[in-house]
Amino acid sequence: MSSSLVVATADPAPERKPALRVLQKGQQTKQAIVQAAVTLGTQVGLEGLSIGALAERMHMSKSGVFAHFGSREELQISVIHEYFATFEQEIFYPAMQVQRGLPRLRALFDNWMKRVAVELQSGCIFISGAVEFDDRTGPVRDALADSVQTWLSALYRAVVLAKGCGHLVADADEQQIAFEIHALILALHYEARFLQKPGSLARANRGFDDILARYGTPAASA
Amino acid sequence: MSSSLVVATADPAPERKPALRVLQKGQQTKQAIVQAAVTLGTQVGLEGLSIGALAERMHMSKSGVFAHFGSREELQISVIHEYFATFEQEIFYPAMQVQRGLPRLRALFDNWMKRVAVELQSGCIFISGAVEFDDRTGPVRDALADSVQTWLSALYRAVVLAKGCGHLVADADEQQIAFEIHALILALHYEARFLQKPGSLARANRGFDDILARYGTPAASA
DNA sequence: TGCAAAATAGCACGATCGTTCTATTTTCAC
DNA sequence: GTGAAAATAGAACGATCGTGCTATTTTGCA
Repeated sequence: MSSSLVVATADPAPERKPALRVLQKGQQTKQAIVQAAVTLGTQVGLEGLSIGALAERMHMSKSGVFAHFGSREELQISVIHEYFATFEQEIFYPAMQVQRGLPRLRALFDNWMKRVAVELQSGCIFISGAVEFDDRTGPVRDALADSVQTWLSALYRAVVLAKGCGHLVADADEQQIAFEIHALILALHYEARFLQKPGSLARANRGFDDILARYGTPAASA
Repeated sequence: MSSSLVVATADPAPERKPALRVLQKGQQTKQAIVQAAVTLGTQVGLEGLSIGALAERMHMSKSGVFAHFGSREELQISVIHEYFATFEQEIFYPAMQVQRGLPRLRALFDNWMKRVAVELQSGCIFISGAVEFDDRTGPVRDALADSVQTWLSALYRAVVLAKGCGHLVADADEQQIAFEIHALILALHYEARFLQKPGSLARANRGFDDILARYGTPAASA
């Protein structure tokens, strides 16, 4: 993104100063707006997110907020990317520090559960967004589907790795396992957040333990 | 609702004819409106359902449609009740014809899966509604939560019955089993409808078979 | 067949939405 | 400090929403 010398000299437009000037204030408030939009979006969904409500929360004018994005769709996409980034930060990266195989898979799930426990009060954009955009097309849907797909692929890779380490039995179906883990999270969201049924958190955890009990090898002592 | 004699004489207002007249045409078009509203609602959600769009589809005026319900909330509640009724008709009642225990539980799941396969093109109000109303209050949320709760209770009862018949092992946790079955359906919706991932239907079916393999008793030969 | 009541249409209202246009203010390199 | 560019505000637009009010049409019993 920034200025490697080689790339700079190769550029057709040789670095006009005003166009490339680094503008602190603008990007700074834009980032603040996106943060607020994520908070608001987790509560009301990407479709419920309105520029007016966002402006009020930011103590800004509608047009002041709007100018940073140029369209509502661009705002929604920014929210998706920001939400995905915190997802990586809180769940994925910490789990990558744990040793490969079953421990990492378990860390991935535990971090995910920790985040879901918070989202039971606020909401999850990946879940509400899936419902809002499941029969629509366009850049917002694409951004959302890409983010979710990336995350689920990371989960799938962790399962594959666990099997590769010999922590899961040889005939374990990695796609099936990833599917069932995803299923547990979705049911937890539904039953705890919407139906407010107690015991859901424990059931999701127990479901995960059952999966490991079914597919785990005796080498699960490391 | 209708005229038990005892109740009629106990009524303070003794049956004025015009008030109690049976009006065919009105209820008939109202029913047609609700049907169209369910079709529209499965696509755009209960919140996306607008009286204007519904009127256009019915070739009626907005106020003509509106007059049948008195408020949008009442329309949404009517949609929920109608949707629940078809749910009963297609899934619950047919399964009740099957003998108790594991066969009935399997019929319940199979019928559910059959319906979901259709909903992969249209959508499910119980799933989209849960996302739209999970942090709201009011009569619409209550109607929705009641319907879902009723349906999930029916599923739970089928599991309890299966265990009572000796078709499931004695230490089987019925709530856990119901939770995991629900989870499979939700993941199927998510991965097939939103992500359009192939093989999801088979994974949901396999997940159910795995549950039965885990908790089923040898008495599963009947 | 007439007539009250029900069903429907037409219109208008206030509110909210995303967006555009034009000031005005603020920022920041020189 | 000055001045250009960026950031923000303010007002207005067309559209859509739910809803209320007032005709007008349609229904269905007498």
